[in-house]
Amino acid sequence: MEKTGYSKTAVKILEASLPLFAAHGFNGVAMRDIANTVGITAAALYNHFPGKETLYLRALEYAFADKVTNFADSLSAAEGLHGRLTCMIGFWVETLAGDVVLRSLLQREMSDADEQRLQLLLDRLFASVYLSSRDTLLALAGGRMDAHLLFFTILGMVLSHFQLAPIRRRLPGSLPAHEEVEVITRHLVTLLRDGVTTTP
Amino acid sequence: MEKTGYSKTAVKILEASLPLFAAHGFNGVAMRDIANTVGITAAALYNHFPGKETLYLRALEYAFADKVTNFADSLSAAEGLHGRLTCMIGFWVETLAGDVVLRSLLQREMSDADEQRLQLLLDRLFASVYLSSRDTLLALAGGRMDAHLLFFTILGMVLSHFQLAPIRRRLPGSLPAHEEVEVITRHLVTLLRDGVTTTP
DNA sequence: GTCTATAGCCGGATAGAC
DNA sequence: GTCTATCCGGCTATAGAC
Repeated sequence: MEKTGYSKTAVKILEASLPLFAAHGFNGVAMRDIANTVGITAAALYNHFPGKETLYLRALEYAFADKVTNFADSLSAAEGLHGRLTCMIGFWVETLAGDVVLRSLLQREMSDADEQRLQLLLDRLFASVYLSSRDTLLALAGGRMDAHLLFFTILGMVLSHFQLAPIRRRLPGSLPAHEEVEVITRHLVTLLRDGVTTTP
Repeated sequence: MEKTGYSKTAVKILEASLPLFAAHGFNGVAMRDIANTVGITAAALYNHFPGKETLYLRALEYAFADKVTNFADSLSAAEGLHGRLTCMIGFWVETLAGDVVLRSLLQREMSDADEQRLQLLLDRLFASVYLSSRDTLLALAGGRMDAHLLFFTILGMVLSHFQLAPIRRRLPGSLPAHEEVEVITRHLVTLLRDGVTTTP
């Protein structure tokens, strides 16, 4: 129930365009494709958005809206090393695992984003989560490790798991269990807690 | 000094196209762009490659050729937990840090690769490194952690560091030192060894 | 606000001279 | 093996009727 200021058709256009942009990228989607999905003609799109570039930017904004609600609260409520790590890992796993569109857009933007779109990602997703996590990470590992790098290492561990999944699946040792979010979360939390060492 | 079977011009075309494809993606590069970079016309490209799709595939093959020489030897020569982790992390850091083109292509392929191109990445880069690493990881952490997942977690930690760098740089706490490969390698090895815990 | 029609451009690919 | 010239299809965007 958000106040976006978009007309009903404009929202339909944004929601229709997002899976297309996610799957094929900006250059891989034609205005006709979006229009067909909505059920109108390409010309009608220009009544709602001035051009393709703007439509893409609005779609990105729309996709990344309201993704970080109450992360800060959950994190400050979590107790102990294990609880806080699980909270941080869990946030990213849940944000990324369920939403293929968000994940693909994010992945594409990491290759292609210009200054403006990077700023959008920062404002809508990364900045607030980073600021919430940083103090926790400093407290947990500040003595031994760089908290700034650590935040991105944690994010990267989760993100890359999804990115690399198509490659991982094709290598020996892959199991159906490796797709489950609980298994992945537990794997990452265990690694962050104690490292790989068999004998501590 | 490799035997590729390509004429001198064909090699020039491949080498000219790679930075373009890396920077702008398949759809973002015109045959005319490649031709201009080489210094010939677009029509002349078709004397060397039957079409754009094939040219892209050959360019990918070319980019990923000979990237894993003697990793297996280095790994088996490494001694101790620390030495082996450093070897594995170091391989990926070195492979990815120095080569922006390879990194961008890899990143784009992880979004867009079809069956054929995924197989190419597996054959040229991932399969052999994975097989060399797996036994080591099993021996190091087999009792506590899933070696299959662990391989991709390690790869992902390195890869995502470069991917996320544009975002990381814009957040408070970023330092010039965070760009240095030694700093990154040490950070990751420390984390993998012992986890984040301040008090072991 | 949507349609049809179309302008104007660009991209991949081909023909044929040299 | 490279060139010039060109075809043809697809793309964004606009004009104007309804």
